[in-house]
Amino acid sequence: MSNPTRKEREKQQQRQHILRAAESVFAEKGFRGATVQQIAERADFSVGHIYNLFENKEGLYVELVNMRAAEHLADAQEQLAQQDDVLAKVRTAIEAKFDFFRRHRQFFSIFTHLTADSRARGPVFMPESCREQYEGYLRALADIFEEGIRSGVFVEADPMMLVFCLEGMTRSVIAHSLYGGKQEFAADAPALIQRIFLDGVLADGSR
Amino acid sequence: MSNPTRKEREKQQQRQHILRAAESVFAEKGFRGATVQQIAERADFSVGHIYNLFENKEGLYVELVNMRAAEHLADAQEQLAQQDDVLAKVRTAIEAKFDFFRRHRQFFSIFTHLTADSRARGPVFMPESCREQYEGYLRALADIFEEGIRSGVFVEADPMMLVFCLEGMTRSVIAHSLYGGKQEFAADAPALIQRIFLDGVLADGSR
Amino acid sequence: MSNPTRKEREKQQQRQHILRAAESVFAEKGFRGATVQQIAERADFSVGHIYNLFENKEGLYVELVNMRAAEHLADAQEQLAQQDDVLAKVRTAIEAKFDFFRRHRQFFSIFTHLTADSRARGPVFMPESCREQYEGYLRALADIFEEGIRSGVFVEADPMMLVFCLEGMTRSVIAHSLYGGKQEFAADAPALIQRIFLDGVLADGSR
Amino acid sequence: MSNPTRKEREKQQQRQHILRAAESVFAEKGFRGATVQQIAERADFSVGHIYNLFENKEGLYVELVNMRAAEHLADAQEQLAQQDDVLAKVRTAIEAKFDFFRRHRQFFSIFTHLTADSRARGPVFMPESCREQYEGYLRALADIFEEGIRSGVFVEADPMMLVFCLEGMTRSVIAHSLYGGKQEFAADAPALIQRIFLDGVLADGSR
DNA sequence: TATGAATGAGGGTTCATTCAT
DNA sequence: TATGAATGAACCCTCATTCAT
Repeated sequence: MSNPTRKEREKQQQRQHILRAAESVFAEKGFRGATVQQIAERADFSVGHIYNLFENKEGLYVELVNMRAAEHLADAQEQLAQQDDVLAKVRTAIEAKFDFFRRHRQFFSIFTHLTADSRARGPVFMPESCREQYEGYLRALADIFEEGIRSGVFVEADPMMLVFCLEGMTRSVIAHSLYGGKQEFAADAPALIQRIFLDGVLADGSR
Repeated sequence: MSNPTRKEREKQQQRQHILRAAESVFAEKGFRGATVQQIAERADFSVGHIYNLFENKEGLYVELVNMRAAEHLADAQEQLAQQDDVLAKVRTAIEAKFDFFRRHRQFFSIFTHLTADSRARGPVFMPESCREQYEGYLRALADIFEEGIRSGVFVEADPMMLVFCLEGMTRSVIAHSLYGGKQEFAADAPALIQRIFLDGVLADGSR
Repeated sequence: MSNPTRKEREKQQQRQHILRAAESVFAEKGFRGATVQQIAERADFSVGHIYNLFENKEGLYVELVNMRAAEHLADAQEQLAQQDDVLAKVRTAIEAKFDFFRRHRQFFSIFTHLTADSRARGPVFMPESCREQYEGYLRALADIFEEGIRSGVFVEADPMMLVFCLEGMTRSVIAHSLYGGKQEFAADAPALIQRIFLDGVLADGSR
Repeated sequence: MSNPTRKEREKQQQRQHILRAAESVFAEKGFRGATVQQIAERADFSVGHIYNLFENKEGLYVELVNMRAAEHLADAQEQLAQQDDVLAKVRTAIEAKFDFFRRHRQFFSIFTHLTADSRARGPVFMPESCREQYEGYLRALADIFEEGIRSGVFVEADPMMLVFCLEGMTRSVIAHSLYGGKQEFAADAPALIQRIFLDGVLADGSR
């Protein structure tokens, strides 16, 4: 009987369970507003057991953020790798982001606060490891734009600026899809963003 | 003798002074991270006096947010009113937003967290009165787009979606201008956003 | 009206009051066993106010220990300075110690645990500043013995060893006077210690 | 088949093993500072098993203290029984104490705190059973002094006072031998104590 | 028998808020 | 009016103890 493995596996499951509980509490209340007590209750464990499995509240938070960030970026990387065309890559990046937050709505709130300001230890702090991941992701996007500019697909502009524009658009639209709660997460939003971002809002006659 | 008036005026000046102190502390630490003590110190008043002039910490915060929101929206309304042309209005809205946050950098952090999620009482909560103002502003922008669409200047799309796209872009670019700290608040950023938003990122040859 | 002075004086009185309350609690329960809550209750203040006046539990403890140690050593130094004769100095040192702990019985328990083992952060830790004071005191005593040995008053021996012997005797006798609670702190104890320590326990006929 | 006996023997060995682990942890951290977890780790048993073999943390502590106290006193009694002469008995008592703590250095720290104050439930509490043993030992020493006084070997004095003096001297010197860590537990310390205690510190010419 | 996962009461500390001056 | 001393509820975290396996 693979006893140590079974124990270990169960422990990991509990950790995942608690991380999900924490995610929902952090999403609702933010890092400071969330209490370990609330997380414990939502996970249906005692406070003490949270501390058996995690260093402390901050460790729990950091692990959660890193996990989701890694997940998001792994998703994106994988899907981007399947595209050769620069345009297709941009479309894919947009789709991937919508996909991810469709699956992790609660994390969106955490993520938004996290990246609202990336200075150290502000209202919400971004773990260093997460910042690195996130900046890697932004740089990867910038590289795509740079290539596109060189090859004449995109207009001349600071590639990182284009990244910021695109990121801002998607984030804003996702936010309102999520909280507006109209139709279930506007299915056509990614397509709209692509259109706007690529072609602009001017009608053909106005150019 | 206009004594009560003088008293009242002085009181209002103190309130303004404290609101500015609170703004800088809230910007640095967030609502929960800021302490009334810190605000009092920065305003050079006693804690007790803060409570003489404001209901409580939350009241202070709500008033601050409402004040700046009103300011922002008044600015925008005024400038928009001076433009007839739909395109000029959009350009003006972009400029006005940059202008505003150039003058109120500290509020940007507060504002960003505030609008990250506009649900009730999240990590950072948006006062109801502020939400109304903000939504009024968004609707005003949407009206501009609607008019532009009707008159054939803009492509066919949900006007509110266009608003979200534009808002997201500006916010994201402002954030990175503010925190990136490269050149002093990239002067050409508004122009870039106008270009991208209006014309898209595709080079002419790619259309 | 010397307002700042009055405030300051009252604050110092409160600190003293709390230090005395802490002394009695620490004496009864030890550092770890004492709770800030208990100290607050005994001082008739709220827990919060303890933290207004002291850094934290440890700061309170350290300050208390340093204060009493300084007091003890100041007493001793002063009285020793008034004696020229080496023998008189030894007698004075003994008397001074008894005097001090007669006045500060509660501190005796703290002191004993403190000096039971002088290693770092053991069961009970001695603040660095206190250790320095205490070692200074021991060295002062050793100097007296050294002088006495040179001048032929005392037998040849490691002066510090003599200090340890004397200190041990007095501490032990004080402990039993204090806790035995027979007559009120055996008035003849110092005299007995002087006799034993100076002349030994052997009857004249036995030498 | 002596199965129950074998089981029982093994159980006793485990208890001894755990008691020794506990001794070292209690010596380092004190009763309150030591955790059952640390003891379990040092004993290489699980926490649960500690609770199978001992009532609880306090029971473990009490048993440890009683065991060592009994050992110490048994040693002393045995060695004292081999001496007829009153003086030899005193010398033997001193030697026995040094011997004991040379072999049980870790227990010295526990013992010192234990006897620092022998009132109920102080910082470190002395189990009732241990107090009885200890007081028996002190009374035995007092009896020796009483006999010596009657037979004219010792000066007239309260015998128990002499016991306290002697005990204090030895404890203090042992403490500094142990913690000072100069030469390995000053071999000549017992002889010095005998000399001082019996003859006093005055040089012959000074009497 | 032996384990260690799970619990929860309790301790140190912070901070919004009050109120006597 | 303006102060800041004083309060105590609430939070994070630890650890003795239990119990299912």
